Amino acid sequence: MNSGIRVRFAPSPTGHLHVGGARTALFNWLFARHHGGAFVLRIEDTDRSRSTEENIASIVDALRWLELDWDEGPPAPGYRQTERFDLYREHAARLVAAGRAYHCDCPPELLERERKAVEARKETFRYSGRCRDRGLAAGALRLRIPDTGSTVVDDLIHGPVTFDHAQLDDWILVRTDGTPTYNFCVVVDDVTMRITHVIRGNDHLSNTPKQVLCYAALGYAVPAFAHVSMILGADRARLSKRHGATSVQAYREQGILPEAMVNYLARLGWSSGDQEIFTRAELVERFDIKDVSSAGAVFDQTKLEWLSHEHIKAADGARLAALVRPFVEAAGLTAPPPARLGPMLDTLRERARTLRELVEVGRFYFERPAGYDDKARAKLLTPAGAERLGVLEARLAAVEPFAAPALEALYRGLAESMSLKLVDLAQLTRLAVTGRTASPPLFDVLALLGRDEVLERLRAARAAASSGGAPPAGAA
RNA sequence: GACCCCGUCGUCUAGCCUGGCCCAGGACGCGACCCUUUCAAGGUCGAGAUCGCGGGUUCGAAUCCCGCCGGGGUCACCA
Repeated sequence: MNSGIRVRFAPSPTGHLHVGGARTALFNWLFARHHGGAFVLRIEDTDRSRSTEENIASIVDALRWLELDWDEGPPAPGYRQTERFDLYREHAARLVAAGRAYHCDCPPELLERERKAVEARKETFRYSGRCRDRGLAAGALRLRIPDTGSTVVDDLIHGPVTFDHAQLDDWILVRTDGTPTYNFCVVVDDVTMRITHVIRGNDHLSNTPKQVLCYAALGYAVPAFAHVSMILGADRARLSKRHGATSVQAYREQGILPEAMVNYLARLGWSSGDQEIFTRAELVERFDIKDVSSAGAVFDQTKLEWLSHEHIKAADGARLAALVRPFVEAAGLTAPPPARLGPMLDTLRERARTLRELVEVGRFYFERPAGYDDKARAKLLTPAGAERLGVLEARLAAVEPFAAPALEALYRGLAESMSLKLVDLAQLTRLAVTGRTASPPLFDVLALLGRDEVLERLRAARAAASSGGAPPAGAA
């Protein structure tokens, strides 16, 4: 557990945890766990106006839901940028003392004018360097960038990426008001937290040479970088709200299993042979940053749901019961105790892709049918149907034991003696008991519901049939 | 606009470094059939990619080289 490898996830708490952020966090976590390193959580809250406590809580909550545990970070102190200003100030002073940074008093209006002029000529804006050698003692602080040469970012995913210094300019480290800028904070934080591998979104690749030059100016070793591609919407543009749900929280509310979310996010842009379904342990074992794709990936809700389905099918019964309970309650229903809920879920799991669907498809376990499927009611809840229900009630009242095999034998025998097909009696019963034409295997459902409840529902259906198929009286 | 990244079935991807096993493999989705008390699940089969485009190198290129096109990202005293 002490490989010396240290990675971090550094979200800014300006909103909920986005799936792109979650994937970045996951890759960092997997990298740390695979190599026996440390995973650090740091909150980039220098933007006080947009950072809120609620957002921090929400991000922490989402990470916990995904079970991406951190070895260092909140609630311990010192992992928020707003708590680290002394560090930034100290490093800024060091750069000034070493002559690697200088103060600049160019008024924003001047800079803006220069920028406009340059844009008019369709060129890239670079700070003129007007204050470079003026030896000012106050004002914004800029990093002195070499005029010539280039910086190579050796990216673990993209390979070496070269940036010409002529493209870079003397960027601002500290603003006139004394507050440090994002790029400077990141460098100082990463060095002081002894981060060895910076795994982050592709959108930071262009800023990396600036940061690398800052490490060098500070005399620190440069960490390894890995820039993960972005998650895209169906139109191949960066995934955003207009594409639909983007926050991890939203998927949680949909009833996607956390392990499915983790599995999906990992497979989005990473692969290991032809394997699609991974447990958390397999992911940790197989993960290699070199297998992460450099191309952007379109988020596919359908495949996420398929994976959720697979994980629901494979989930431990007790765990699944615990996960689904809140969803049963959210639907205004009451779940039976674990001993009964477990077997019910076993009949439901291969029929639902999400926890929400699990409740929907098994609704009849938690309440009596509030009505009957229209078409089926017209077809089955007829005078003839009522008669058959009467026969079924009588036989069901006496069958022993009230278990699936005995029930099936009863139905098969009855169908034969009435010269009907099994399906005729089964669908009638299914409609009476669940209100629908589709359900888990009927005899399992009957056994799980219990004799009294089944007889009650058959009687209600018979009453509905006699009265022309109206909804059952006194339904749930 | 400049710079940087990316470009294999609709989607996620394998293969690309170390050319031939690839007239391109797997998965999701889609279609058909089988199984079946319903719905699912499961099984089998199938449609679906001239490997962004154009040149070149080579006996041979998805794989190597050059050019182009398309998409995305970054260019702030925002993060």
